[in-house]
Amino acid sequence: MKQRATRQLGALYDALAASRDHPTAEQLFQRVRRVLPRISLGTIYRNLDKLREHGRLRVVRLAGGEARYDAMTAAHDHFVCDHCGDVVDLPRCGLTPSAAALRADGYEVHWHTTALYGVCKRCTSSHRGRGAGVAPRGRRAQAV
Amino acid sequence: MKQRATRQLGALYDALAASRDHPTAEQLFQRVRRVLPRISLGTIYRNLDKLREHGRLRVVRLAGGEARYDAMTAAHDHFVCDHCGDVVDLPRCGLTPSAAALRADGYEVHWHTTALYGVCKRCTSSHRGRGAGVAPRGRRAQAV
DNA sequence: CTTTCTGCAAACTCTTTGCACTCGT
DNA sequence: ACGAGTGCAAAGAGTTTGCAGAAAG
Repeated sequence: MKQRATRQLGALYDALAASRDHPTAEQLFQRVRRVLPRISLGTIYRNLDKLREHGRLRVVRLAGGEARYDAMTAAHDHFVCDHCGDVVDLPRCGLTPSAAALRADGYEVHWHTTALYGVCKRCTSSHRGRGAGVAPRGRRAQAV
Repeated sequence: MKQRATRQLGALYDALAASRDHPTAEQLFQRVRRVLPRISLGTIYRNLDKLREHGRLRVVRLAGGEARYDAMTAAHDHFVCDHCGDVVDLPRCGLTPSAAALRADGYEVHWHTTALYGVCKRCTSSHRGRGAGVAPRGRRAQAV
């Protein structure tokens, strides 16, 4: 009934907190593996879910098939590169959206986030004409 | 090399345009099936991808494992119910995000969208205490 | 006729889960 | 010791793809 402090959970949170790149479960798996070589991917997922339930991380599902994980810090927004899939943190955009109207209508609004989409600096420069440059990451499913 | 106007593509777009509920691929499959009973799910996915490439729809990947599709109309934002998973269209929020700063820094910003998360009206009313009410849809992976 | 598209089924990717065992507390 | 957590491997969703035949232009 009670949450235990296992090495696996600790190492996972450490890896996430040390990341600035919104890693996928697989990427976290590889990083935690360097500390705990016998950890399994199933455990990564189970512990990510626990951290989420406890509000210690946010699941970022901006584009592509995989979920990305973001250690919960201050509210912020995201820029997503349509070309390479990279996600960049942005300071929280100003102005609160029309939550007031929704609340008046019987909705509970807990939080919100904005995502900007486009082409990042790195891809813009290596994107001359048509050439390869940075390989597109999430070929399908451009998302909101 | 050229896009053909097949019955399947037409029926799919019609079904999407007639939808107001951000259907999943599976839901669109069921709806198109009523018109073309022999259509396959693979064709649904292939044609959704074509419509996306042509800018005729937007992929909405707000929460849960499945992509949802949104016929491209005016810019708008979304409210997502954490409880039942429903997605409601909102008028575009008034906030102009910090796109200017990004552009100045060498990024191309093509578009943006805001998602609000919370509990919808329907779930709020049938959510007294603990009881069943509306069943949660996407049990895992709350997303941005 | 030529080329793209379709239906089908198998393959793939990402994520979840059952089970027997391990390890925090 | 008790029970939550783990590794492993198999199962599940959701999505993609190869192929032979169908159909649009």
